[in-house]
Amino acid sequence: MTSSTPRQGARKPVRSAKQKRAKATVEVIIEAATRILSDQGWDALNTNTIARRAGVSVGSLYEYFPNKQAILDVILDRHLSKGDALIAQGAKDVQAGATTAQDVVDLLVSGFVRLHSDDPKLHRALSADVPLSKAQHRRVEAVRERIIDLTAAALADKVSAPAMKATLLVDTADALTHKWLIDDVGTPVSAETLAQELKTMLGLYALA
Amino acid sequence: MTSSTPRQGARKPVRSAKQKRAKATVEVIIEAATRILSDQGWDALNTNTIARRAGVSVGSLYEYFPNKQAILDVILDRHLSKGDALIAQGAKDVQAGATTAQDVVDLLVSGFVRLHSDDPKLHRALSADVPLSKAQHRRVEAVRERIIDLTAAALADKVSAPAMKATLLVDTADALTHKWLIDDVGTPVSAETLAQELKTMLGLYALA
Amino acid sequence: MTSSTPRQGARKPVRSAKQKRAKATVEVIIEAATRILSDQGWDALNTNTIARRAGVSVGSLYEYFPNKQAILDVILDRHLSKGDALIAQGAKDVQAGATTAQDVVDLLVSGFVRLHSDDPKLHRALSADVPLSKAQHRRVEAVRERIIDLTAAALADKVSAPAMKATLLVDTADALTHKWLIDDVGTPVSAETLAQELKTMLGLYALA
Amino acid sequence: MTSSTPRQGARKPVRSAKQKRAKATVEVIIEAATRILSDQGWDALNTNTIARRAGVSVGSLYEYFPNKQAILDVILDRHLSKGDALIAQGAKDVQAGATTAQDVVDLLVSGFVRLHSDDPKLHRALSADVPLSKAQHRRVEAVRERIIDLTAAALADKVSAPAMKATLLVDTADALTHKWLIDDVGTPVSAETLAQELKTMLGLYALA
DNA sequence: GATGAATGAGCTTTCATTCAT
DNA sequence: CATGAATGAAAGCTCATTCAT
Repeated sequence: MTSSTPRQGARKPVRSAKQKRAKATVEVIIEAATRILSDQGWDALNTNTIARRAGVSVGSLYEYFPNKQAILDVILDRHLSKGDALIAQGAKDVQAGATTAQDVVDLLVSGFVRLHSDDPKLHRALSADVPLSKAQHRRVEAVRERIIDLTAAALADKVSAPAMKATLLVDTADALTHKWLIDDVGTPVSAETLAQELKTMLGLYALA
Repeated sequence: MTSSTPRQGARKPVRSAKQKRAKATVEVIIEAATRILSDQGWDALNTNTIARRAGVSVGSLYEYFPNKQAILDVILDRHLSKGDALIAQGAKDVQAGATTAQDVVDLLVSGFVRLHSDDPKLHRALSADVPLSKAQHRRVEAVRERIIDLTAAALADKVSAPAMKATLLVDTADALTHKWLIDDVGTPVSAETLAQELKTMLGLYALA
Repeated sequence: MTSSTPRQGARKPVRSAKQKRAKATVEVIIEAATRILSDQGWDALNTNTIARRAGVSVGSLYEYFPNKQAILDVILDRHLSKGDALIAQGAKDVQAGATTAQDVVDLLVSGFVRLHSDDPKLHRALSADVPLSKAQHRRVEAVRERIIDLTAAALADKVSAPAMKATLLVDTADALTHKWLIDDVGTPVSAETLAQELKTMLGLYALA
Repeated sequence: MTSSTPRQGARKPVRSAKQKRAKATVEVIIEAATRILSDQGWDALNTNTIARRAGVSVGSLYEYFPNKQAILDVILDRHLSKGDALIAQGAKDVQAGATTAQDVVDLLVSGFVRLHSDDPKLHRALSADVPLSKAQHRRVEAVRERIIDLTAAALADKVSAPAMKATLLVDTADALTHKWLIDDVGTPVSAETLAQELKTMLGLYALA
């Protein structure tokens, strides 16, 4: 009996195999969409192209996503959760070793540099090409606010008016690292030097 | 009817009359497109709608613009030249009365506040909705660089490393005023207060 | 002046020529849709087919109709207005020469026979194939009620309980003539004989 | 394990067990489709939805039905056999107690009222939404003719021209009860009153 | 047999652009 | 030149059906 009962044991694997296949399909669709987005931009992103590039049929795409927007939602979600991970890490780093306001600023800037260094082409497409929906804007905004709050908390016992300062610090760090690393603007010096300068500027302000 | 001198004598006035009419048509099209863009956004901007709102036919529209993109080019150009005008004015103001680096910073921030306060809905559409072409990005970039150069010049005899400082000052002033005035992010305090704070931050940095 | 001013005079014809062309296009689309509906049924009726059969592009179709349903609306409208015309004629005939309730019944049945004899294939498609919208059902219902009201009025001074009798008379006359002329049911005798019998039945009832 | 008689002895029970399961699956599919049809209408009826609601896979559905239409065939068949059952019962009732033509008429009308009162939502979907095939129309027609024949037989020794009268009586009873109970037309009085009036009208005619 | 992921033809609709008038 | 009717490629999405597991 024991050696010849493939049924009980086999049934679950079948289901999980199917689930694996389904998950793989979802994955391949998202990857295709992500690649198209970062390689060719928003205008080239349509359901037929995604399906073709993913090697599946449009029907399959709509099996897993209710509409085109939903694919973008997932891409954005993943993108933002990378940001979240960086925030969590940053918060830990701050707790572990930030003794001065300058330390907090340094970690903040470094965090944004790292964030914007990862997959910059996708980042550009997402922030310049794609027309985000209201809900998506809110999601992006929520992440921003979370970073500001954490920064304010980290500065609370170190500076005056931590909430306002956190707002400027975060918005500036985000905007400038984004500009230098994502937009391909011509900068007189290297991005690293600029980041250093940025730390200086924000450090001065934090302590003011 | 002076049938003897139809060419030389008649044509110029005719042409300029025609040119006047042509210019008026171009104008009316641009205005219609601009209004649609700022009222209803990029998605609502299509050539038929533009023509209808402008009170001309699509055929006429294509008489004056080779394609849809060309209309957008003009809108962007005008938008950017407003920036240019503000710059020119700012340069004058600086020459006239900026004795300290803080003065330059104050004028810079005030300039960007003014820039972003004018027709913010159009500004938002142009910077968030509309997918700019490479060439258009370059044009935006050129304006940025011009501002940076002028700022650097204004700071030249007042601070150290004026070029680098100008880059950070301009990018920060632009990014933050844009964020507060154009994107509707939730800010803890008023935009005016933030602008004041921004001047403080940038002033500190300029003098560092 | 009078003999050589083609402009003033010519401009209107141009516009009306265009309007004529537009109207012709609308007409050709409706005719194509109607023919498809009566020849091949609702399932074969799609916008591409309609456009092809009409000899126009889908784009033109959507120039004149906001969506597929709107085409059907027009077809139904025209169909119903034929019914309305028949009603108007019937009301006149009744006023002119119906002295007895049997006269009213005879005119009623004859009217429905005529109504259902005209373009029976379209009639069949419209009443069997096409899934009518709520609004369309209401329109059909409104025509029914108008006929009932007119019949009740015609019977008012001739029979007892004219409203109720009108309801039965109209619904019966409609249903049976429809069944015999539109649905291709096998009837033991000719439709004409059946109509005669129907008049007998309804006449008996009207006078009861 | 009786290895010597695997065929004859074992197979029959197995097959009938299988048949039982198969029948249950067919049943569950039909029920699901019927419920969807009467609850959400023809437009909501698609094979995937049916399978999901039935708790089986689409694959299984296609194991038991060659195509979507076949499911509808069964639903229609069952619907019609309810009509047949009512007819059989009616025929018995007529034999048992119909002594006059009016009795026959009364039973006929009551039968149609009962027929149309049972699951009117399904009835409506089947008669208004679903596009019946030619074959299905023929089946409906066959039932109609059977009722007419039975009615004619019941009237044979009571009235003149029983065949023709049966045609009008049946078609009228069907059409009017359908209209009042299935279509939601605005009627001046209750369906019961109308049914009574209908009996009066048909009784008059039957005896004419 | 049962499963349900995968398929893809086909549908409705949009809109930048053309061209006969 | 002006007009606006006409075009048709292309997009998003559905669903009856198939087939690998």
